Amino acid sequence: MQVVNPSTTNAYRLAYESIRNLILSGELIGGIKLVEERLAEKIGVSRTPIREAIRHLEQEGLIKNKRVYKPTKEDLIYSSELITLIESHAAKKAAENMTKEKLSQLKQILKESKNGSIDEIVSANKKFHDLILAECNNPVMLEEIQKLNTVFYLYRRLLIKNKRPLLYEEHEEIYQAIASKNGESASELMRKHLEMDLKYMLRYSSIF
Amino acid sequence: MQVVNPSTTNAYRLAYESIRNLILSGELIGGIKLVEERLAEKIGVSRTPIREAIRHLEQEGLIKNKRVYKPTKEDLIYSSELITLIESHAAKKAAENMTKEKLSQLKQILKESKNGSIDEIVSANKKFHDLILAECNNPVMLEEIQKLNTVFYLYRRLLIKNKRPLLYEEHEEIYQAIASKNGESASELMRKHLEMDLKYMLRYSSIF
DNA sequence: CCTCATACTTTTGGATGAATTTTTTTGGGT
DNA sequence: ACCCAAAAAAATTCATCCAAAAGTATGAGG
Repeated sequence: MQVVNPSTTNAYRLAYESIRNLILSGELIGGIKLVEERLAEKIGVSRTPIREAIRHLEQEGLIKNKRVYKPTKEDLIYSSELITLIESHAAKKAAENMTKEKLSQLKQILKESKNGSIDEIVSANKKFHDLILAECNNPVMLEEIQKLNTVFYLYRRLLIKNKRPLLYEEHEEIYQAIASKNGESASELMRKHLEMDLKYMLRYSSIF
Repeated sequence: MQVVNPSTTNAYRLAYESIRNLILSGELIGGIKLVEERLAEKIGVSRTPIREAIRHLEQEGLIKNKRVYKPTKEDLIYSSELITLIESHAAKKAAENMTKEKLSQLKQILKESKNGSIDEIVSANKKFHDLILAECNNPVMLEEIQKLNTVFYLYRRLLIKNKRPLLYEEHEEIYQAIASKNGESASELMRKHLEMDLKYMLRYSSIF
């Protein structure tokens, strides 16, 4: 039997994950040029797997033209629109189908997100959204959302760091709508919530 | 100045496009195993660019596990759901914002799709949807839709070949809703239309 | 006749060198 | 000082090579 162990040593996978981490951790900052040989040496593999990893990351949207992707304001707006479409669909589904167990989990997570360190709040908020998203029951959508979110990842932190107003309150409202099985309302609240997120993200990121 | 010519000789690009065409044209049928060396010889490049092309196609969803991707019934259902979400959004936008010129273009295309060869109808129908989709005004969504549609491509033809009932009539209704600026109705009609498409696609493809 | 072990073949993964392309530097001319 | 062209350096692309892994056939033992 073959156990699919994702951490199996494999130069391509190693390269892919390493470069990805370097970008997401902020070590490789947006706009910087990626040189195959440099990376190959750093990661300790040859150029071949690096190239394959770069092609993959390019497709994933984290690299563009051999440079670390640096989204423009427009990019964020466009991605946000698709995220919103999917998440508000998920919120509706959640209101219609969420089990009692999941609902109480959601409430628990909401509580956790009320206070704690930045990392704890970021993590709880992510869980909140992920739990709702899971109600899509659609792996294709989930994969797509995950990809879209990798680009957003660095910007999401900004919201917590800058204490974006009403973040908790909006989550609370969404939870209430889902708990009371009001699909239309949940969907609409989620849409507004994500639109606010975007608005504040653009405001907090001084780059634009 | 640099003119980006997509047909620039470039082994990787050549490999990518060649393999993609082989799959979409049906020459490489779903499930078949892709052997790097075989392809390399056929296309006339070495294995390295083939490998990169395969990674790309894998990401694009046309290849999985070194085999030409063969969607299951579930895969089609899941993809269709996301396509539906985006296209009904587009239909709403179209109803709200479409210019007079675009509207008359849409009408023209509708007329063209009424009769002609299979290829002509397939092409006109694609144009109909594309014109509506363009009203998203969102490159991220458009790119995503395009990717989702590559997988659907082979199945779409089935609808025309088997003369799926009411196809023209539904397009007509959608056009009417858009022309009369009724966003909700356009969106809803599009959703139902695509659900019918899926239903017939599953029925016509004997594989499932 | 089936089963499993072993040898053989095919295919993949990764490294590397050579050719080509792109980018940067340098230096002459205005 | 600025612009452009030529030269130099750097990086990318691709082919080829070898080792490891996967897959397949063969045949001995039950």
